[in-house]
This record gives sequence, structure tokens and C-alpha cells, in this order.
Amino acid sequence: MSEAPYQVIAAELRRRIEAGELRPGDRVPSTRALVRDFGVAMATATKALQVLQSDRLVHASPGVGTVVGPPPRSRRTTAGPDDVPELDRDEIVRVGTAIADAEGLAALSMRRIATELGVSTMALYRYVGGKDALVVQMVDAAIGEFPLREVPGDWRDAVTAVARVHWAAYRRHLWLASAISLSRPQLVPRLLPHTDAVVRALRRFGKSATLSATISLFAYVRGIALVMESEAHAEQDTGVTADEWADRQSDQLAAMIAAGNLTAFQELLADGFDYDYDLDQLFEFGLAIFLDGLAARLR
Amino acid sequence: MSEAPYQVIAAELRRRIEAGELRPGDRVPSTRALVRDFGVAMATATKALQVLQSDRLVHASPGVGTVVGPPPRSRRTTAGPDDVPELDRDEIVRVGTAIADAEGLAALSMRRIATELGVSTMALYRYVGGKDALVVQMVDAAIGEFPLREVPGDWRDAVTAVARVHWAAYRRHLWLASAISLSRPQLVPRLLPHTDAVVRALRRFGKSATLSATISLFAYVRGIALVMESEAHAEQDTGVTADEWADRQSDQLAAMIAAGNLTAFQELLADGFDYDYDLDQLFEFGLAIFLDGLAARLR
DNA sequence: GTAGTACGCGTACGATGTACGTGCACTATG
DNA sequence: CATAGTGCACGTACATCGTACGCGTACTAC
Repeated sequence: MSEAPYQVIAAELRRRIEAGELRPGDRVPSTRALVRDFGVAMATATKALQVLQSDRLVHASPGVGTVVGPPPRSRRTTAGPDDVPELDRDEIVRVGTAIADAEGLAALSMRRIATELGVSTMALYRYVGGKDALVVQMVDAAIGEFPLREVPGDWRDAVTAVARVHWAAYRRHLWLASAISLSRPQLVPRLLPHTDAVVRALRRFGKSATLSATISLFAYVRGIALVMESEAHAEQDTGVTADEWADRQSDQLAAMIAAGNLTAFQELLADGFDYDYDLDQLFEFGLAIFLDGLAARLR
Repeated sequence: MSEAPYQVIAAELRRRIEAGELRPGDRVPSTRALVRDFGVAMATATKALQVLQSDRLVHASPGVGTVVGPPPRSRRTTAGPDDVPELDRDEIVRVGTAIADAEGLAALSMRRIATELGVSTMALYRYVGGKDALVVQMVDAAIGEFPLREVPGDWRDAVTAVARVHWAAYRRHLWLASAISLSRPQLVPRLLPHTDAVVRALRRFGKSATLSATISLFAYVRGIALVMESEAHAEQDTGVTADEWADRQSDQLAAMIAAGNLTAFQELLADGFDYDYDLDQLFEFGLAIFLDGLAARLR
């Protein structure tokens, strides 16, 4: 009476284990190895191992192999109503955004996200293509938080409104400025309406100028946002604000100014002039200048 | 988390000094003594003493020992003609810049630099504080390549000249835009004359406006430079130019435009309008707008 | 009962920056 | 001159990263 192939294999493995050839912690041959060695198909080998598993002689560890010894813990309840927050792309993007908001893009890692979600690292890769793709998604989601409401009819008001919305987004997500791409619009679908609104407001300038002005505007806003970002990071890394830092280094700066004969700079900083580093004001100032310049072109 | 051995030792010695157990002129335990007493290796003991030395709590006298008290004089020995500068900071900065120019900041690694110099990785750390410090040096050196010659007397010409010099620097070193810090001027000494020139040209606007306008200007130039950088990298990574990419994705873009009812955008791109993505022109355009806006303020 | 296939994801690899520890050259002293 | 003791130069090793690879499982078809 010939036994079924999977039972033959199971018996052979059982013999090796009981003979001590395979000891607890050792890995029994994988299904693929059994396929090769015994000339059987995959599921046959699988079945053989399953026999041993149901005898609690071995247990299977996905990614590791089937190792000798009883299962350590049966934690995975697999079934169940999944009352735990389900993992999906939006959830990953949300957690990634939270990390980047709090600690900057540099602190964003796939492992970190996985840990915070209580999930294995590689599980993330089912929902996002990779880290770069995730960041692009994050950018799109961040922009999407600031949709355009009604855009004013006046061109200047319209441009101002869009620029302020952008500024608000940069302010809310400091990492956004260094992650966004202005030259590949398809990647950030939710940015398109903003571009459209600016183009619409500026179209009287003629096609070429309209596009140039639009890009210039966005480049400027991002430029200021990057100042804000690097400032914030420097502050977080060193625990020193810009003002404190300026105070601390003022001697050194003064020396350099003196050495370079930088009289205008010196004059500006003299008299205890205290420039309050208000980036909101700075943003509005530059925006107004830019729009004044555009307005001058209409005359 | 327990501190590193050398820090433990340093703390202990510091305690003894501050408690008066060791007084100025006394000799602290030699490295060998520390090796015996603390059961550590020689260099660990050395490091511990170095910590105290950098705090100016003690100073080392070769052949005598390390004695309590500040160093009497820092007499730069520097003997030796050093006629063969095999490795020095400038050389490291030069190689690092070459790598970043060719392949971007992301390709810059300490190992890479060391390999290209035919030197061990850690040897670099004798000349530069670390990668961040190296990048700062690179930024300074890059700016230093573009010193200001004569700055025109007219304020508008002067600002234009400085902005163009910056633009040239960004053009030459694509990584520069994302590495430069505009908010911590001391780190980039050779940037100060540029700032000074702009401040001088704009001082008639009043102190606060002068500073705002200066920062806005630099932020704008960097903003455009970043567009150029990301464009160049995207091109290098994917092997696809912006135009080719636009062509390839035009259907997708058109679909998104249609879906969002982005009529102005659509109109702009219609008629086979071919915007030649000339960033030099773009830069000049935005600069002129900005200066027009400033000029309008003078009236 | 056996075989083939699709799929989720754990392990491990090749990078990175650099802290830490070591061996050796050299100096001042006796 | 001998030598104790210093400080310099730098190799090793670690913690961390993104993600390719290939495992075990579940399912369908025969």
C-alpha cells in the first residue's frame, strides 16, 4: 500500500526531526526545496508541511520558512470585523503628512509610518509605489486642503487670493515648499485649478507673458516659503530662534561686515534696528511689489 | 541610555575640578592612568581629556601632562613647509562641488568624495566638520566664484547686476539653490557683499522696506533657480525633457483640464501654443516686473 | 488529490553619515 | 639618549534608510 506523496514527505521530515537531524529553530526545507528534491508540485510540498504543522511539530513563519518547534503565539486573528482602522492609501498619506508637519521631510521614513500605523513596513508598498510616490501624494493632498473658493473678478484680487491660498498651504505644511514640483503639473492634479485661476486673471498680458508671470508668481511664493521652512528647521534643530541666533553671532557678523567694508549693511543693522522677522508681512510685501510691477505693464 | 565611556570619564574629572579636588596647576590623571583606572582604551581616555580641553578647563602640555587651567597661549606651531598639499579643505570642497554639479546633491556622499580623492572616508573629517558643514563650504565657495565687480550707481542697474550674478551662480551650480540658506548669512560670508550691494541700492525705501525687498528679491531668484534644478534633475533621472514629457502626457493633462473645467488653462495651451521653456527669459521677466513694482513705489 | 498561479509582506541587502576606538609618531623631560 | 606620555590620523562598526527578493498562503483548475 503506497502512501500519498505528501504523506511520504511528511513522514520523512518527521523522521529527521525526531532523529535530531533537524532541531528546534532549524528550518525545514521550503516548499520549493521539496519541489526540487522530491519531484513534486508546490502544493504537495505545502500539504506535507501542513501535516506537520497541524501536529504542532513545526510552525510556518512567512518570510522565514517553516521552522521546527511549536508556534510561538497565534496572534493573527485574520478574520474579524476589522474594527481597527483599515489600512489604505489615504491613511498612509495622512500619517506621512503628520510626521512631515511635525518633524520635517527628513524625518519621514517608510518604517516610521509603518510603525505608527502598527503595520509592517512592506505592507505600505501595496498602497503606495514607494517613498517618492508617497511624497507626491502628500503634496497633492496638502494642496487639496486648500481648494479655491470663489475667485474675485478683478485680476489683481484674483492673483492675490490664489497666492494667499498657496501661502496658507506652505504655512500649514512647512515641508510642502521643498517637495512640490512646479514644472510637472500632472503630478499634482489639485494644483491645476490654482494655475488656471492665475492664468485666467493674467491672460490679458498675452500668452507668453501670462505663462511667465504665472510661473514667476508661484516661484516667488515658494521662494519665501523655503525661507520659512529653513528657518523653522534651523530653529528646531538647534533650539535657537533667528533672533537669538542673530544676537549670539552678532559679533562675528559685525566683524565680517567691518572686514568687508559693507557700509550699507552696517548702517541697516545699526541703531539697534530690530527687524521683526515676520514672514507673513514679507510675503505680502513682495506680492504687492510684484503686482504693482504687473499693473505698471498695463499702462 | 548610558553615556559613552569617554563622557563618563570627562564628567567625573570635571566634577573633581569643580569640587576643588584638582586645582589650577595640578595635573589631571594621564591617559595611561585613566586607562588603568577606568579600564578603557587609550584613545578613549584621550578623548575624555579632549572634551575638557575644548571647554578650556584644562590644557595639555606634551611631555608634562594635562594640567588644570586655561591654555597659556595657542602658539600655532604649523612648522613644515607643507609643499605638497595632498589633501585639504579646498580640495574636498572642489571634489564635492564637481560631484554635485554633475549628479546633484543627492549623489554627494562622504564615501564618494573619499574614493575620488583616493583617501579613506574618515580622513575627510579632519578637514570638514561633517557633510552639512561641507555643503555650507561648498555654497560659500560657489558664491565666491561670482564676486561682484563694479556695481552700477543707479539703484535699478545695481539690483539687476547682483540678481544676474546670483542667477549665473545658480545656473552654474544647479544644486546651489536648494543648499543655500538665506536666513543665516554668517554661514556664507561671501554672500554678504551681494546683500550689502542690494541693501545699498535699495536703502532709499526705508529700513524695513529695504530689508523686505532684499529678501524678496533673493527669494525670487532662488525660486526660479529651483524650478530649473528640479527640471534638470527630472530630465536627468527620466531621460525625458520637459517638452517631450509634456507631449507624452498631454492627453492626460487635457483630460484633467477638461474634467476640472479649466478653460483659461485650456485656452492657453490651445492652438499648438509652444512655450519655449527658457528659464533665462523667465528670470529676466520676473526680475523686470519686480523692479517695475519697486520703481512704482518711488513715485 | 495534484498542479499552477496571484498575491501580501517579512527578510535582508547595499547604501548612508559619523561616533567611537585604536595604533603610532612625536615631543619634552630627566 | 631613553622614555613616558601625548595627540593625531583614520579604520571599524553601528544605526538608519529605501526597497528588491523570494517566501508561504490562498485560490482555481484539472
